Amino acid sequence: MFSKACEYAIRATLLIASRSLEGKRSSVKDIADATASPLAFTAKVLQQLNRGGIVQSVQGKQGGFEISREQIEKTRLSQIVEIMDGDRIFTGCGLGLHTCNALKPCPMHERFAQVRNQLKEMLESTTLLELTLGLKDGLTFLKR
Amino acid sequence: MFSKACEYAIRATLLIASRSLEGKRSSVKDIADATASPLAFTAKVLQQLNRGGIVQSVQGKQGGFEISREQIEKTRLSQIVEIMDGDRIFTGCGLGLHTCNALKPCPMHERFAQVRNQLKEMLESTTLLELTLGLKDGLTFLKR
DNA sequence: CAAAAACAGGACTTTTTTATCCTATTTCAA
DNA sequence: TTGAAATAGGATAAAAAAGTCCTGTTTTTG
Repeated sequence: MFSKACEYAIRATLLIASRSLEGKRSSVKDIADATASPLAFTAKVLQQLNRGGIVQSVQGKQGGFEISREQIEKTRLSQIVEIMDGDRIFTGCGLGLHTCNALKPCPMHERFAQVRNQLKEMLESTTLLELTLGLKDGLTFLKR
Repeated sequence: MFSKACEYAIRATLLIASRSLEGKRSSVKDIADATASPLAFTAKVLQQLNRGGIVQSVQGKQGGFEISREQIEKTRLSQIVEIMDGDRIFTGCGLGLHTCNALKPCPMHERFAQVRNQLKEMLESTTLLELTLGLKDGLTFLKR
C-alpha cells in the first residue's frame, strides 16, 4: 500500500511526536531503535520530513528531531503520505491507466474510487495527536 | 496499490473475458495491444494466470487465451489480486509491522483495517462478468 | 510431412526501491 | 577553543520489480 519509506516516515513521526509531548528531542538512533527501522535509511526519511515541514531538525550536540505541540495537533497522516509517496494513491487509477476518470473510466473506476476516497478521508481526518494518545498509554506500538 | 503485474493481469483478464463472451480467443499480441501493455511481460503474467486457473491457454496455431462463461460469472477480482500480489494487501499492517492485530495494534490499526476490509469486500464481491458488461457497451476502457 | 502460428519458460537486462557508507558541517559544553 | 555528539547530504551497493530476448514445444493447415 505505502512504500517502505512512507511506513518508516509515519512510524518515525509518531515517535517524535510522542517524545516531543514529553519535552524530549529524538535522535536518529532513538528513532531507528524505537521503530525497528534501518538507521541510515531512517536518517534519509527524516531529512525528507524535515524539508517537508512535518518535523523540525536541530543540528549539533543535543540536537535531534522534534515537533511543536501545535503541529502535532494540526498535522494529518495524509500530509506525510503525500510527501513520501506523492498523491498517486489518492488519485491514481486502480488498473494503472493514465487517463481514467468519470468521463473515460476503466471497468473498476467507480468501485475503486470509492475505496480510494475512503482511504483519503481516513488519512485526512487523522491527526498525529490522536495517534500519539494510544502510544503514551501503551495501548499501541511502533515495532514488531 | 497493486503491482504493475497485477494491473496488467486484471486488464488482460477482462479483455479475454470480453472476447470469450463473443466466442473469440485472444493471443498475447491481441491482449498487449488492447490493453497497452508490454508484450513479453504480459506473456509472463498470462502464464501465471493460466497456472492459477483464472484463464485457460490453448497452445499451437489458432491457440490463445480464453475463459469459460461459467468462470466469467464466478471469478472475483480478489482471486486475481491474490494470485499476482498475495494477500498482504488484504491482511498486512499499514505501517509494515509484522505483528499488528487487535491485541497488539499499531496506532493506525483500527482505522486502516476498516479501509482494508472495504477494499477486500469490494474485490471479493466484483465478478469478471459485471466488469465486462461496460466494456462491451463501450462505456469503460482498458487503455490510456 | 513441413511450415507457420501460437504459448512455455529460462536467462538476462534495466529500472526503481531499499539500504549503507563516508565525509562535511553544526552546535554544545568542558 | 577544541573535542564530542549530532544532523546533512552525496556516493555507492544490494535487492526487488519491471521488462526483454531467445529457444523450445505444441498444434493447425497447406
